[in-house]
Amino acid sequence: MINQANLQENNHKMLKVTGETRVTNQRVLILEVLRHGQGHMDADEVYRQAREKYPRLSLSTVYRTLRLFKKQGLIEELHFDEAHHHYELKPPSEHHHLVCLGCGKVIEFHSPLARYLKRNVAEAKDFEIVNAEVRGYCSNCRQER
Amino acid sequence: MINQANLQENNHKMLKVTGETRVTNQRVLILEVLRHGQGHMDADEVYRQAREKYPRLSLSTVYRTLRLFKKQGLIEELHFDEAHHHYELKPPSEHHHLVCLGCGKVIEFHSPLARYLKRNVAEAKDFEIVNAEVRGYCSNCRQER
DNA sequence: CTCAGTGCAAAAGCTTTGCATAATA
DNA sequence: TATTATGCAAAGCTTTTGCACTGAG
Repeated sequence: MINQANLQENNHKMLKVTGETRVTNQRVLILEVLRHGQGHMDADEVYRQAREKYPRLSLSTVYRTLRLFKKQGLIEELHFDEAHHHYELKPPSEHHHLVCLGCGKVIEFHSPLARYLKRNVAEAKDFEIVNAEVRGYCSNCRQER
Repeated sequence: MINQANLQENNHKMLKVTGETRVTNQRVLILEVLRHGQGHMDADEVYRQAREKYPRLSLSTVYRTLRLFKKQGLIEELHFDEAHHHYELKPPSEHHHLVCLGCGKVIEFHSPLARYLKRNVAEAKDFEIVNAEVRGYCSNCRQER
C-alpha cells in the first residue's frame, strides 16, 4: 500500500541520511523520478519527467542534483555507447569476484558489470547474468614471479 | 629494425585492406599516432599529436577519421569515467566466456573487459587480469524454467 | 578527370557556472 | 536569519555539419 505521502517520506529520509545538505522539493522529486525510472536515464530524461510534476524545475538543478547524488553514492554514473551520462539508483548489490591464479585469494568487488556486458557485448544480450569470476594475478603474486 | 618508411608502408596496407575508401596522408598519420599512443587517447590528444607532424590537419578530420576507423573495426571506442570518447587500436584479442549454469554451454565473447574493470573497479586496479568467466543462464535454459 | 576527403567556420549537443533570488534549517 | 539551493541566461566543451577546395585513384 504505497501512497504519495509515504514515498515522499521515504525519499526525504534517504536524502536526510545521506549528508549535511538540505532536503529540497527538487531533490525529493528528482530522487522519486530516479526511483520510478527503468534505470539508465540521462539528465534530460530526468528533467522532462520531473518537470511534469514541477514545471519550474531547471535543467541546471537536475545536473547539480545528479552530481550531488553521485557524490553521495546514491546513484551510479554509467558510460555506455552514448556520449552523455546515464544515471540510475544503485542496485542493492551486484558483486563479483577477482580470483588470483597464484594464491587463490578471492577479492569481492562491486560493479554494474551485468549492465555493462549487456550493453556492450552482443553475446551477453540474451544472457541472464548471475555473477562473474575474473581471474588473474594479485600484486603479491606478481611480485614473486 | 623499424624505420619511418616501413611504418608508413604498414599503415598504408592496414588502411588499404580495410575498405574501399581512399588512403590519405591524414589517415595514415592518424593511424600512426594511434599505434604509437599508450591507448585510450581522446580525439583532441590524437589531434595535437598529429598536428606536430602535419599542422594543417583539422580537428574535424580527426573526428571523421576516428569514426571511420571505428566503423571499419580498426579501433575501439571506449567509455570510462569521462564524458568524451576514447580510442585505441584493437588488441589482438581479449576474450572471455559466458558459461550457462543450466546447460554448461560456453559462449566466447570479446570485450575490453580488463580495461573496464581497471578503470572502474578499485579492487581490480592492482590486479593483472587474465580472463573472466561470466555465469548465468542462456535463453534456452531460461525458457525451460 | 571525378568524386571522396579536407579545412574552415559555424552550429549543435550536453554540461557547467555566475549571479541575484528563494527557501531550508 | 544565515546560508544553501535554485532559476535563468550565458559560457564552455566536445562533436557534427555545410560548403567550397584539394588531392587520390
